[in-house]
Amino acid sequence: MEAIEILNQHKLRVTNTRLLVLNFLMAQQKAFSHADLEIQFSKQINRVSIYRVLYTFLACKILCKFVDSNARVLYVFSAQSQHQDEHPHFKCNQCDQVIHLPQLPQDYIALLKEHQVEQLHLLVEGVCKDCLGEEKMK
Amino acid sequence: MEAIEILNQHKLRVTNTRLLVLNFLMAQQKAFSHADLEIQFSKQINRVSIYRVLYTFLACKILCKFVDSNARVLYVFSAQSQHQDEHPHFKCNQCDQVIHLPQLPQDYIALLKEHQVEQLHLLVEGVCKDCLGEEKMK
DNA sequence: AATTTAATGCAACATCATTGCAAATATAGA
DNA sequence: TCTATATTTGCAATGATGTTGCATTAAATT
Repeated sequence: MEAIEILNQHKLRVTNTRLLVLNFLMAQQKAFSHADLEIQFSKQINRVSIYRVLYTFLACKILCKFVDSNARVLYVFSAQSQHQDEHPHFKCNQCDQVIHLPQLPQDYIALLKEHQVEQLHLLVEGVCKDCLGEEKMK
Repeated sequence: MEAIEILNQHKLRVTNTRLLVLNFLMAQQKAFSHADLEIQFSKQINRVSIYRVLYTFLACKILCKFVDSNARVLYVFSAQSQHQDEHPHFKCNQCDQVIHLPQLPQDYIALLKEHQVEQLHLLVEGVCKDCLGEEKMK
């Protein structure tokens, strides 16, 4: 799907800023921080606008947001409506690729049955299949 | 165990600053951000010193550090050496109590077998047993 | 008590995030 | 296609958060 279609689908105005950011994020399965995007678009978009575009996309669930182990907030495109709620992510430490993971098994959550679970944030970091493959090639 | 013993055990100098912070954190099973502690000790300890005390305690594993869903870095006392490595936490949204959880089951991690898992960060948020109990009392 | 070594406070700075407002731009309707 | 309206953007200012260097103070060792 095209970026412009996605904006229309969510009844968002089609602006240059939004197209730039969305096309960029759609082009790769990587997660970016605000700082990353700020550098990427330093000549074209104001920092504050980037914050606002991210905020808007997040509200529409065009993007997923998660926090890495260094408390960096990362944004990644999520082929929309596919991932409704908060879900686990795998992030490759080498290529920064992000993979959306299935929910945790119920029997683990059942361990917590005395408590009422509201949210569950899981981030797995490591080396992805592709990068492992490349290492073997060498 | 007393705060002073813990400091000795880790060959850390026993200073007023460290005793204040450690006693405070040991007295309750809650997680605090740097900002929380800064407010708590605003009259007694310099902000920078709080950063440095936290850094030192973390290196000794006297504290656990984790990041919540709002990218706030939280510190919680951990009866030491009990929790060697990174492990999941449950944080109560009502009383802020933090409970240290067991590691994830291997069969979930096995799901990721194509990838090489290096770190795994899990934070569960919800309402703890105690707070649920109190609600029923009303 | 004197010496050595480490910790603290302070000031300055760097980074990251938010807000209000005026100017620019996208959309809807004539 | 032009105009009116509502939204988005850029800019400036501010606030929050985190880091560093250095002089001073305090803890441990002898």
